[in-house]
Amino acid sequence: MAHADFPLHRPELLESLCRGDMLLDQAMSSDRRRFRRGDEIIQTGVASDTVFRLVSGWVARSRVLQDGRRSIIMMFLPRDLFGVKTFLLTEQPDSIECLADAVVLAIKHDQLRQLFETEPSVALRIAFQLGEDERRMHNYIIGLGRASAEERIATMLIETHGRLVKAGICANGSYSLPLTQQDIGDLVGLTVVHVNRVLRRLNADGLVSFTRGMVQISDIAALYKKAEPILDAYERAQPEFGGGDSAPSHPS
Amino acid sequence: MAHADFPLHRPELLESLCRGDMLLDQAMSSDRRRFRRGDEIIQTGVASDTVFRLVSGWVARSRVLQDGRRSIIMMFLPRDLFGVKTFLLTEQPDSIECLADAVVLAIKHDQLRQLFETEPSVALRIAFQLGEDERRMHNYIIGLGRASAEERIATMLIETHGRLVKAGICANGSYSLPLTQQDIGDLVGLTVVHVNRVLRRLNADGLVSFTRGMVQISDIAALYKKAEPILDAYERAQPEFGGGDSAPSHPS
DNA sequence: CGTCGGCTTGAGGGAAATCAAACGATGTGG
DNA sequence: CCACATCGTTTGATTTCCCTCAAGCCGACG
Repeated sequence: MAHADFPLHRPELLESLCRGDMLLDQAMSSDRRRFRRGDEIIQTGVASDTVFRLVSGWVARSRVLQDGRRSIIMMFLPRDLFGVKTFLLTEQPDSIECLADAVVLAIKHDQLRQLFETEPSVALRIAFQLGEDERRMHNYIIGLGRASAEERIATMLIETHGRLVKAGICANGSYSLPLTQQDIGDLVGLTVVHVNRVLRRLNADGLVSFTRGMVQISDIAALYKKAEPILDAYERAQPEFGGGDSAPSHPS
Repeated sequence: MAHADFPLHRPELLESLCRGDMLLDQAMSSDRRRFRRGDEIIQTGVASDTVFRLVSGWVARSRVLQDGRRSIIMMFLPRDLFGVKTFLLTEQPDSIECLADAVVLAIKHDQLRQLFETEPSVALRIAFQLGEDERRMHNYIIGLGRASAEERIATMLIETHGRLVKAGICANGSYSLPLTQQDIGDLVGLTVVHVNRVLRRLNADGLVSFTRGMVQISDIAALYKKAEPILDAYERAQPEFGGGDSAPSHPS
């Protein structure tokens, strides 16, 4: 794994971070599990003693209210750790749900605790994950609280793109996003109907096409412009417009 | 400080948690600072090497977008730690702002790191803070994404009440909330005008009165009922209706 | 071939935003 | 002490963004 996977954060920690990442991978490699769309990896209200790492597929933290309203709190992408919160909370307020067939690695709490007591770099890797999750959540809160439907969807598409590029999964502005429009609505706080209309409009305007779980960003500059007010400094610093094929350049 | 301050989380950690809390207090007690409404304790885009603990007053994490839209990401209440994220991120995406005159304790990164390398209980206390922040943010995301204006405001009032009761600052359903209605709007993702209307309606219906920075919950059961769908299991488990004056009873 | 889940589109309604203005407190300077 | 400015609250009128309801469509699958 390249150093570039953890960009822009306190550079003096980078080496340790990568080491922790690797050690964690090793320690988890023996417990590999598969899930299918719809599976609950961690259930609401049930205690869990396991921490996971996504290898491939799509997994999200979500909650369904009594009256059926559903909310996707955050998406996990390959290489992300999830379920770390189970360390502190006995009862999980929300569930971790599989949105598209996924492969994950798993490790038990006690084993993990042992590991990071002897290996500070593993603790750092976990702290880094928590920090990233937190940063992203701050952005979601701002988006949900203050952004229009169009801004939310544009932001979601740009943010996902950026994360996938970092993870080395996406190249030329096109990526697989195997969510239903309902899922997207639950993620950005809109109804399916409205998600569809916005998506359709973006498509008509030649910015993005989204069909059959595939996103194709045609005009990333224009899409980026819509998302920009909602992005934070870290997301602005790295829009590798189109991925590895051309030299990344900083906007603004 | 009582054990009851960290309720409901993995009980086997409680003792260590309290110890960490106390040690942290000791270590920070030498650097005490004051801020006034409007001060920026941590500025957007500026590196910080300090972690804070709120003693009294009101402090929030907030961000202002280029076009002036403002968003309050989360509120800190007395005893909370904040600025922990500066450990990992060099550049702060948002600012920590003082909303009502506050007293805080401060500690430098290197000193804190030293402390929790020798004292695991301090690391635990910090992890606990991060976990609590995260849990609360999940709830905000759900509220912002899926709740009506009334639900958001009711939830905010109930949540704040619950936290203040836990901190021992609030007794009989009445507490000081020295925010402007604009602040509240930025916190729950509404405009001032609409916040005012909802507040007014809740008041007319005899649920809450909010005047001059004082909240008086008159009908906590009814208010709770409005907030309930948005609360998580932890917040539901501890509505000490009205505090010490009457026997606390569980709703529903 | 029929059913089902997800997408698409239209029509209409409603919750919250926007625009606008008045009001009340608080503070400040003449 | 009063005139005046400022800041926050309150209320009304109007607009708009998004939701709700409803129905048709398409592709996947048994």
